[in-house]
Amino acid sequence: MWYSVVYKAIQQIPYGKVTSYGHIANLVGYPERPRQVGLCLKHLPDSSDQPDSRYNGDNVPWQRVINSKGVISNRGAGGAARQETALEAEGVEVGRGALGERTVDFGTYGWFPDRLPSDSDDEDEDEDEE
DNA sequence: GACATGACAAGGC
DNA sequence: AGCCTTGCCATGT
Repeated sequence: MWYSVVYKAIQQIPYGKVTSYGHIANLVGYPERPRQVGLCLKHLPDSSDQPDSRYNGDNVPWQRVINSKGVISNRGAGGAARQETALEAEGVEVGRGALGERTVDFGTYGWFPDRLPSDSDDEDEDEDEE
């Protein structure tokens, strides 16, 4: 499924690095669909909610995915704060915008490869793609 | 099954 | 340079 590809792409993000939704969309082959990338994270099951799911908030570093402005989206549930904590735990310096938004310096922690490092090679995982 | 929504991004004004 | 509109496709009601 499309989501699975996105999750895999996100899992390619190295520790202590962050990238944008748009770039993820680019890596998965759908540069015109950054929204769906965000949806993936939104629909991302919690490790405690869907422990049987291959992809959940426990094995997918959704925290390393922020918007193109380098700002952590404010989903209104204080989730941004949780994301900030997760990022700082990885050594990522999370700053504060004028409005109090959590910002990350792409110039320092930005991760923008031309393509998925592991996608170019053979992935012998039990994926259920096309 | 159809309509509305959604953690975004880019173009236009 | 900033704000508003459009594009997108899977998930949910």
